[in-house]
This record gives sequence, C-alpha cells and structure tokens, in this order.
Amino acid sequence: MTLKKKTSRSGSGTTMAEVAALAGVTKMTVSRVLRHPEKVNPDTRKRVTTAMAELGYIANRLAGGLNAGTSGLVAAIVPTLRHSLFADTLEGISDVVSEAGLGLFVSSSAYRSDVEESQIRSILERRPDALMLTGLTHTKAARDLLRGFGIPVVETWETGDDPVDMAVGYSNREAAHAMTAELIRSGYRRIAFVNGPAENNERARHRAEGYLAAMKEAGLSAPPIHVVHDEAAIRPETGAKAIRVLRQQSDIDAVFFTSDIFAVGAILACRELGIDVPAQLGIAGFHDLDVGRVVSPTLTTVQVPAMEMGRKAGHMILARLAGKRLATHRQDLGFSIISRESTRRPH
Amino acid sequence: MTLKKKTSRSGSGTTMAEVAALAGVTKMTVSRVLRHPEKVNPDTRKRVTTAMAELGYIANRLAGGLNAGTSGLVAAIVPTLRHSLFADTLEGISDVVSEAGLGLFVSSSAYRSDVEESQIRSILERRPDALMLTGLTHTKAARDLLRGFGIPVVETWETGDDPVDMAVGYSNREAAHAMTAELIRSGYRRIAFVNGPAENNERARHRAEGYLAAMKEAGLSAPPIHVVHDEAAIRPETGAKAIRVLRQQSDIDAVFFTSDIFAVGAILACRELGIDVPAQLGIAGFHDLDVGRVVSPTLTTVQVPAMEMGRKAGHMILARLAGKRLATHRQDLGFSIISRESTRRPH
DNA sequence: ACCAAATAGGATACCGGTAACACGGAGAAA
DNA sequence: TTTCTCCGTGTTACCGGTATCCTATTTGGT
Repeated sequence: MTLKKKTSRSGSGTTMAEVAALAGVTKMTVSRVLRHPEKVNPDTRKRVTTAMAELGYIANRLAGGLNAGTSGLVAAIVPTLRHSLFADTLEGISDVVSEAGLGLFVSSSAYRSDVEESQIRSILERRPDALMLTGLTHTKAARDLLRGFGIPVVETWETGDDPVDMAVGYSNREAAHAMTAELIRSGYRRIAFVNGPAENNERARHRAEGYLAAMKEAGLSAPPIHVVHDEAAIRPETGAKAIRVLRQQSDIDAVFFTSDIFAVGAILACRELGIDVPAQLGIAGFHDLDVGRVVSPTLTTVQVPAMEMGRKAGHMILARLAGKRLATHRQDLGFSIISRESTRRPH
Repeated sequence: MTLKKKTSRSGSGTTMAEVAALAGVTKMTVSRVLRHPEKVNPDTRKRVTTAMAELGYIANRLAGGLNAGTSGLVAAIVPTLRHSLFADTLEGISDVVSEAGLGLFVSSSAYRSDVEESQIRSILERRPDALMLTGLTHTKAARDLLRGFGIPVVETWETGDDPVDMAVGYSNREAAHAMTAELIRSGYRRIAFVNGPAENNERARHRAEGYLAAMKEAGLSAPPIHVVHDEAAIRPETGAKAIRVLRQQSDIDAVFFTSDIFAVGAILACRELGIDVPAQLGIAGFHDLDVGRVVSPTLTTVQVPAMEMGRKAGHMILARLAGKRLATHRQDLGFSIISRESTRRPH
C-alpha cells in the first residue's frame, strides 16, 4: 500500500489540525480549548477533548513558543554536576521554576570560561527565558552577549560589584576571613592556606584574599599559599598530599583548606603520619559536606547556602519574568562557621 | 517618538530576515550560510557573516526545530538532584550528548511515579529527541505514553525484563545478594537488613529480594526487614536510629544498609553506644559514597557505576538517533563489592 | 418585532526558520 | 553559434501553533 507523505507517527505526530478534523472544528478552536477553555461552548469543548484523548494528542510547545517568542526554559550552567554543592543549587532552582511551569536546561562548563561562553551561545539559540550562571567570572564576549540578549541572568555562588544582571550568593572573601579569624581565635598562629587554582575562579581568588586579610589584621605572617590542581574531580588524596608537602616546608600549626574533601583527606593523612589533630595541627575546610561530619575528628568548616542560592535565583527569575522590577539585584545569603573538633585546640 | 510594532530587542530580536536585508540577500541565503556554507559563493558568504556579526545575530533553534520536528533536547528524569549518585549519572549523559550538540533537560520526580508521569507529559510537549529515566517503575499511563511517542527511551539504575525501550544498569538484586553473601563469608550470621520504602522503588524491592535469597541459600533465617522512611533527604541520623531500634529487637551481628549514608550514621552511633564495629557488629552499606571511605572503621559497600550508566545511556541514545539498530537494548554494567574495615571480623 | 450587544467559531496572517523547486547566467560541449 | 550543465540565488510552501479580526447566530431589552 502507498504511504501518504505524512505518516502518522502515532501520538508524537498527531497535530492540532488532525484533532480539529476529528472534532469537526478548525484548529483555532482546538487551540482555544487548551488556552482559553472558557471561550468555547461546553459541547464543542467536550467534542474536542474527546478527539484529543482518542488521538493521544500532545501539544507542541515549540510551535506555540515560536509564536510567543519564548521557550519556557530556564538554562543553568554549573562548573560540574559531580559536586553535590552545585547539584544542590540546581535542585533549588529546579524546584522553584518547575513550579511555575518552566523547564530546566542544564549544562556543565568544567570550570572553564571559554567553554561557558560557547555554551551560552548555543543556549541562547534555544531562546531560554532566563539563565543561571555560577560565579562572576565570564569572558567579555559572554557578558556582552548576555547583556545584549536581555533575558534575566542570575549569577550565583559569589557576590560582587558588577553582576551581568542579578546575583545571589555569599561572600567567599568574608567567609575565608571569618574562618581564618576563627582559627586565630582558637589559638593557631602559623596558618597555611590550601586553595584551588584561582585564574578562572573568582571564588578561589576571593577566599585567598579573605585569608590574607585576616592574617594581616592579626599581625601574622602568612605562609605562601599552597595551590593544588585537581584534574578530573576534587579528591581527598590531594589534601593528603598537601599535608605531606606542607609539614616539610614550614612549621605550620593549622591548615585551612578551601574544600572539605581536601581537608578530610588531610585528616586521614595526619592519622597515618601520627600527627595529632587538633592538638598539633588544626584543620579547617569549606562547604560543610557530609564527609566532614563523619570523619574523626569532625571537621570545622564553612557552611554555604548551596540549595538556597538556587531557590533564590529561581525566585528572582520568576519575579522578573512576571514583570516586577526588583528592589535589589544582589542578594547576599551569608554563610556560617561550623566549629567542630578538628580545630578544638586544647590549652 | 513612535515605536514600530517590532521593537528591535537588540540581539535577542534580530532575525534572519534582518540579516538578509543588511547583506542584500534573502533569508534563504542566510540560512544556507549557516547550514550549507559550501553552497554559497564565498563573497556572498562573507557579506552575510559580516551582517550577522554586525547585528549580533543568534539563530533561533526553536524555529528550525519546528521545521525539522525536533528540539535537539535530551530529557532526563531523576528522583532527586540532592543525591550525588544521580547527579553523577546526569554528568555522564550530559558529557556524551552535549558532545553531539544536544542539550540536556532535567527534572526531578521526588521518587514519585505520579509526579514522573506528569513530568513526562510536559516533557513530551517539548518534543525531546530522547528521554532518560531512572528505574523501571512507572505508571502504566507513562509507559503507554512513551511507547506511543516513539522516541528512544533509556531506563537507568536497574536491569529488568520489560524495559519501555532500552535499559542500562546493574542488578540490585544480585548486588544485595553478593553483599549478603560477603557478610556471611566474613562470619556474620544474624544479618539484619535496613531498606528504604519499596513501594515506588523497584531498586529497593530488588535489593530486599537479593538479601532474602542469599540468607535462604545459606540456610540462615532473616530477621524482619527494617524499613526506614526518610522524608526530605537521606540522612545519617536515620541509620543511627535504626541501630538503636535493632539492637533492642534482636541479637543481630551485622547490619546491611541499602545506603552508605545510613550505614555511616550507624557506625557513628555504634561508637557512641560502645558497640565495636566490626567485632561485635558488622556494618555494610551501598553505593560507595565518599563518606564510607572517610569514616572509621571504613565502610564495606557496593560500588555502582553511577556515571557510567549515564554515559552509556547517552551512547545508546546517540546510536539510535543515528539510525542504528542496537544489538542489545539492555546493558548490565555490573557492580563490585568493596570490602573494608567495617566487616573485617576478627576470628 | 426590531436593533444592540454578547457569544461562538472561522479565516487569515504570522512566528523564524528550512526543504524543494525554479530560474537566470556563465562556461563547456557540440 | 547553439544547446547542455552546473552554479548561485530567489520563490514558494510549510512546520504547528496562536493573535487578531470578522462573521453569523443568539439573546435581550423595549
């Protein structure tokens, strides 16, 4: 038998016109049933809904969106999904925007602004209604692109002076400052600082600044910052390695890691090396991950509002899409210092 | 001044027609420059690309997709993003499909099939090219919907007899069986099993089956299965509570938790209660999370291919989209038992 | 019984691209 | 020269909806 040009791809292919034909109306009426049901006579409406059910009709949002010039999509770019922190942020924004009927488009940039830029380009081709970014570091081209495009953009995980549009985060500088001060308060003096690479990551840079400022204010000299490069993922072994290097280099009495993962690796290494934490060496981390609660001694760390930043970003986006002018484009959600055993220095 | 109907929303609003006008061609030629550059005279091409740059033109994939009947989107539904395991799976599929120019659409179902069903409905309205699901438990309506729609569907995290389309995972039944056997081999006999609720989660159900089978094969009687309900997130405290209940109920000598989080909570509780792990009580977990490597004693667990499942799912989808008939629609990626201190029974 | 207002649904155009075909002109073959 | 091709571009139609305007009935007030 001869196939018609338009093979009915069953369900997936059913169009409004087919539904209309079956119900004996035009597609405009079908469209009304979906969009403004009150404007359609109940009997007709019934006929149409029956026809839709019979054919298993599924509306095509692409078509509708083309008309409306919108996609119903919120895009989010995170450095990686393999870090529970960013996944928490995504869960937060997902919760909020999906409530509003918007979908979440996700991509991960591997901590690279150039990758991020190319992702932004391809994301904009999908005409998202809004965009969530991680951090404030973007290529100039990316910033221009976003500014020109005009959709709401929220940057997360850091607060700063010159957001592309809106920002929600906490101050990594203050957080690192506060933790350093906490270590000093606990009696530590020769405090080393272990950071990730700061070039493409203003969070790391700001934390370094906070640390240095706190040391300076206390009149302490800061040992050289130890930078660790973790390729694929952030691994505890890297923290362990840092400990071995540091204790040969200088007579430090505490180490402040900018990730709990590193800090925990360090604690385990100290156990092996016979270094008493916290008596001989205080150890602090960052992010308040599960591991820090479980390791012994438990880890002093900085708690950050990972999920809350996502939720807040979602709310800001929704508010803007609803046409509201926001009172503030920048939200600082703060952080808190969680003091646990790893810095409880006996005196 | 009077606004034209079509306000140039700068960048975001630039259309192919505007580029065409500036370059002195029709939009068809602009389209060709993007899609089949070789068919366009180099001079013309240059004029067009210049015009695109000048106007900051960004193609609209919605429009192109409407024509092609495709969205360039792969959708993925996970129970939650707050569990690093599922985030790992997403990272896997994201890596693979984004390489192919496809985008990732994510939603989380909160472990509920009814929510999943409604998400599937709204996802299909976006005409994704393929769909990734977690688990094999779906409402009948959801299965019918997907079968009728005809796009590639991959179910992950479990293997079973009747996938909607394709499946990639490991056998939770065999994994639980193997771990139970491992405990028995280590000398434990009164082995309790702590599971999450199994109604909407065939992974939990299969693990229970595997445990029971292994006990039976060894001629051991299984204590009643202890089911824990963790509302929002999976928390260590729940494991701790389970331990307190269990040790009053029966004279068990080992507990097999179906999550490392619970198991770790249990280990910490044992430390408080003065129960010696592994001498008095063996403890095993599931999933091989970071916490299990860090806690003391380190946790015996089942390692599952979280990220690999995502990658494999991505590859299967790409193969199908490329028109290949797959040799096998079901992939078992296996698991491995990681034996650590928490079940190293002294004899 | 007559006209205005309200109601229900159709006709048309358009969203921003792209496939398919048409067409004019240049160079090759005859 | 004339005819045949190929090349580069324009024309037309369509993807699947929706806003807008328009027409044909009701409905109701007087």
